[in-house]
This record gives sequence, C-alpha cells and structure tokens, in this order.
Amino acid sequence: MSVLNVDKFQPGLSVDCVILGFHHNELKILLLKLKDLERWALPGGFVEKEEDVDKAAVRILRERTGLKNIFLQQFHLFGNVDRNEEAYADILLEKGIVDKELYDWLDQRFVTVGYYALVEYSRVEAPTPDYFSESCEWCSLSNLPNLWLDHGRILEKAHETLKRQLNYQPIGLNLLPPRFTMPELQALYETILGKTLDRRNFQRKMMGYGILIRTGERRTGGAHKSPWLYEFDEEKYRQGLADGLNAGW
Amino acid sequence: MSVLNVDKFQPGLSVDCVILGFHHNELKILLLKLKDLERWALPGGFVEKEEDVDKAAVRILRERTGLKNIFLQQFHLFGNVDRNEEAYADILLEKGIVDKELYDWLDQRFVTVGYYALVEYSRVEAPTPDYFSESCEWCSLSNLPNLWLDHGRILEKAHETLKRQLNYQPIGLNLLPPRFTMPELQALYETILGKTLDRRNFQRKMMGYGILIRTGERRTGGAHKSPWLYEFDEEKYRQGLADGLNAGW
DNA sequence: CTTTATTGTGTCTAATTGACGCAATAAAGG
DNA sequence: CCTTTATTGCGTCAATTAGACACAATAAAG
Repeated sequence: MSVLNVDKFQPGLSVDCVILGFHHNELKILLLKLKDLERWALPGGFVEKEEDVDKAAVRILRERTGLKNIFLQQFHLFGNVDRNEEAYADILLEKGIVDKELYDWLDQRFVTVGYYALVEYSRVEAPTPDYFSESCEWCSLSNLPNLWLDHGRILEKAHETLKRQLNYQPIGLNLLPPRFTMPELQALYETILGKTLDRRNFQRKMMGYGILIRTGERRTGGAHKSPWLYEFDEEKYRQGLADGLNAGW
Repeated sequence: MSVLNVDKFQPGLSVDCVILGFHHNELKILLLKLKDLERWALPGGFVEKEEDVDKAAVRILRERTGLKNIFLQQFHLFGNVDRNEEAYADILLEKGIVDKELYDWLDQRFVTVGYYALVEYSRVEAPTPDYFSESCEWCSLSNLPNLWLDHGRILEKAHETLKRQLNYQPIGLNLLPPRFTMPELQALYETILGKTLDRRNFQRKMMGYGILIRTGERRTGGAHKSPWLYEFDEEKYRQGLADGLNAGW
C-alpha cells in the first residue's frame, strides 16, 4: 500500500480550497509549497468513496488549519481536460516520493471542485503541509508565488465569486476577530473589492444592515481618536446570509 | 460492449442539465421519462475521458434539443454520497435494458455537475429521449412530475441561482424569440421571480439598462392597444453579462 | 498645551425606487 | 358605426438610497 490508500478514494475527483484570511490589512491565502518543485498549490485532497464532497472539503480544511466550523462554500467545478497537464507526478516518482501505484493514481485525469473558506487568521496556529508539500504558509494575495496547474485561475474565480457575494451577503464574521472596529471592517471590504470606499457612507450602509452590535468599548492604544468595537449579531448575520441583504427587485 | 462504451467515460462523474424555456407565460423544463419507472429525470449524461466537462454539457444539450450555441451555465456540483440511493439500475438490469457491465458502471457512486440552459422554446423542434428514457418533454415548472433522485433539488438550486442572477445580469436573449414585447419580457421576469412587478417601473428599469432596442414595429392582432416590439442590443447585452448591470458598491 | 491624524455624526444634493394617474389605442359587441 | 373594455405608453410625485463632503470630538505625540 502506498502512503495513500488510493482505493479508498473516488477516482478522478479532487477538492481544492481557497483559504482566505485577513491580516495587517491584507488578504492572505494559505498555500502549500510542493516538494521538489518551485510551485505552490492550493490545499486540496481527494474525496473518499463514502464521503460527501462537502465533507471532504471540511476535512481537508481541518487537516491544514486545525479548524472546524468555518465558513466554507463551493464555488465552481474545474473540469477541463488540459488542466492536469503538468508532469509533476513524474518528479514525485523519480524522487521516490510516490510509488508506482500512487503514481498511476495521480496520473489519471482529474476534475476538481473549488471551495473557498474564510477563516480568522490568528486562529490558524500551525498550518500543516500534506504529504506532497514541504510547507504550508500564508501568502499575500498581492504578492503571489508561482502557482501549480490552474490554481491561479481557481483562486481568481474564488475572488470573483467573493466580490460578487459582497453585494448581497454579509461578510466578516469568519474573517475578523470576534470584536473589531469599523475601520477594520472597511479595510476588509476595500481589500476584497480592490477599491477605496467613503468611510462615512460605509458606516451608514453597514449599520443599515442591522447585523452589527456596537459593544460599549473602544479600541485604545493607537494614536488618535479610539474607535468603537463592534461584534456581529450572529442571529441577524445568519439571516442576512440566508435571505440576502439588499436583494434588488 | 454494452450499448454504452463505459470505458470511454470518466468514472463517477455525470452532468445534469436544467433546460429552461418560456412558453405561454410559463417556465418550462425539458424532462425525460425514465423507462419502466414512474419518474422523470433531468437530461444528463457522462463525461468522456478526453472531454471538458463544459463540453460534455454542450454535447448533452445538443443531443436532447438539437441546439448548439445556447446559454449554458454551470451552477453547482452535487456530491453527497446518498444522492444515488435509488435502485433504478436493478430495474434496468431486470428488464434487460442494461447488461451486467453497464449495470456495474451505473451502480458506482456518482457526483453530478449541474448546468442550466436557457433556450428559446420554439426552436426546440424534436426533444429526443436518450437510451434510458422513453420520452423527452417540456414540463411546466408549476406542475412538476415525480423527479428521480435529487433532481428536484438540482432544479431548485438552478432556479435559485437564476433568480439571484436576475439582479445583476440581463436575461431573455436566449429565452425569448428575437423580437418580443415589453409585457412578454415582464412576464418572463415575473415567472422566474414568482411575483408580480409594476408594469411602468419595470419598463423604466429595463430601458435604463440600455440593452433593449425598440424596433419601429408593433405586435398587432391581439385586442387592445398593440405594444412595441423590442429586440436586444446584443453588443450591450453581452457587456451586461460580463460586467453586471447594477453591481452595487 | 498645541499639533496631528483619525473617528463619529450630520447635512445636502442627486439618483433611484415604488406607487399611481391619465390619455391613447385596438379589437369586440351591440 | 359608435361605445365599451382591457391594455399600453408616458408621466408625476413622494420616499428612499447613494455619493460627496463639513465639522466637532478625541487620543496620543511632540
């Protein structure tokens, strides 16, 4: 038996996760540095034969981050034939990282399901590489390394989806610490959207959604006027997720 | 070899299409009546090993409707283990519709990719059943037959997706005849959304998108004042699809 | 104690949305 | 042939929302 019991898995199907965090006013993504290749990959894995695909995504996420109960959403299946065209398995076989059985498994045509996860950066204490990778690190979205296969495209699609969902879904509960300031929330929005927003209009709009609670406290320590600390009204937040925020029509 | 050369296909992966048309002010969906079962299924099929998944969807659509170049969009992968739990293959084997080889193929665990297509009802001249079905017909969305497996859920998800996309994407080019009246377009929107809209505000909003051209002509023949005929400005329409109509933020 | 950058609140205008009035019109019916 | 009727096209008005910006309050730094 190989390091992976390939018989356990659904053939030709994989899951890749775009795991996003927010730190120092930047969007970060968790990436794996592949062994013996100058490329990075999205955390991914295979789907067990007796496992729901959604569950596989949750498992993969837990394996890399140690987190469960996080926001995870399927966004696309990438199913082009030519998406597997990189002879990485050859290198793995050469280097003795995989045996022939696993090599053959990896060599088949794969379609992959993309999920994106929003996680609180600081809660990921020890990002863990998998068998095919030598490290697992947060990378800045604005300064990406060379990505493997079509993983750049997958990331791009996740980002597009997220941007669009910002228009009708709340965001932040899974990406920010439990308490945060309005400027922090705004910075998150601005980073995702890639543009600046008017501070005052942003506050008015956010408060209008009714998903924020102003705790009585302020964030002190920084220079200048100390901003209020907010937290999400989880009940209303969930309702916003389900019903949409300003649906139009 | 079975009626299907199963070796040609990617194992465990299928495509199902929600093919929607609009006729007599109702949304119609193309469904297949399964052989020897009182259930109906979405038009679907398998993905060839050397075939892009998107291409497979296009092929399946062409096989059932004869149409190509139609609007087709992937919306979700359905990957739960329990979605295959119906012993239809047993019946097929019993009745001699499939042989043992094909039976074994069908008996594996499948995940399916959902696509929805918007087609002009009248252009589908001879809906064609596949090997597993005895007929292929338009059914009214408001009066659905008993659906096979999770196909009801798949349809529901397609409908949800469509509803949401109405908020930021134009629709109708693929669903209506080349020329149509404003009330017809409104009826389409109302049907998809499942609610009535104000006639006058609808017109104002639609014209505001700038994707409609009023031809000089009117639809005559009906009683009452004859409405103008419109057509889509395909250039602007495509741009609306790409950039979104009223993106928010 | 002044300076400085930032935050909280409010205001004003323009644009959009929602509700509805009214005249024009095409066929049907007496 | 003229009235009736349901429908279409266009317009108006108020309410709401969005965009731009002014100003006072504030916390730390100098």
